[in-house]
Amino acid sequence: MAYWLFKTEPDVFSIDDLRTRKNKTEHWDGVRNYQARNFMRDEIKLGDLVLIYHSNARPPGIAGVAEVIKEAYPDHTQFDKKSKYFDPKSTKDKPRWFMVDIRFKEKFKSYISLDELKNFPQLKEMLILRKGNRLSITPVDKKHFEFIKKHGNLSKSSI
DNA sequence: GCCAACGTTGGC
DNA sequence: GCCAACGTTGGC
Repeated sequence: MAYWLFKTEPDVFSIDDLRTRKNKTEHWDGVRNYQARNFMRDEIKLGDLVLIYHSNARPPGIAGVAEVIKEAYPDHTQFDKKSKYFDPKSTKDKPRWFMVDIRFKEKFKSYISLDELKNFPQLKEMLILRKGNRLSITPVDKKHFEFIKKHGNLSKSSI
């Protein structure tokens, strides 16, 4: 089993949106970056766990955990002319973009802001903390995932 | 809103 | 295949 971090803008789609979706499930469409696409298509497996990161938020940070419940399949929005994710160069025979489905697992009792993440020496190797990292999907080390999950489930008053 | 740090596109 | 121009991301 592997661990990942997915970025999302909470104004567009937040962890609460995921939690309140039917079956607490959503397909992760709209990824239009080849490196992120390759992670989804080739490496993200059923049962993998995903940190949900709120970007362009105040403050940005990690909000909780989701689980992969369906492996890569073609992202339908690439064929939809009305979608902002429409890709005229993609064909149904050879789809260019893929998505996975995830299900809400938990929302952290204490949201972990980017500032806090930066202050943990244990996390300094995390890809998300590297300068200029814009990848919307990144692999996460097991030790980092477990540290974050543990921290996220401390109650606010104990921090 | 600014802008650094990317990633992509397209002319050559 | 190079690289300038352009577009996007995302923290601040």
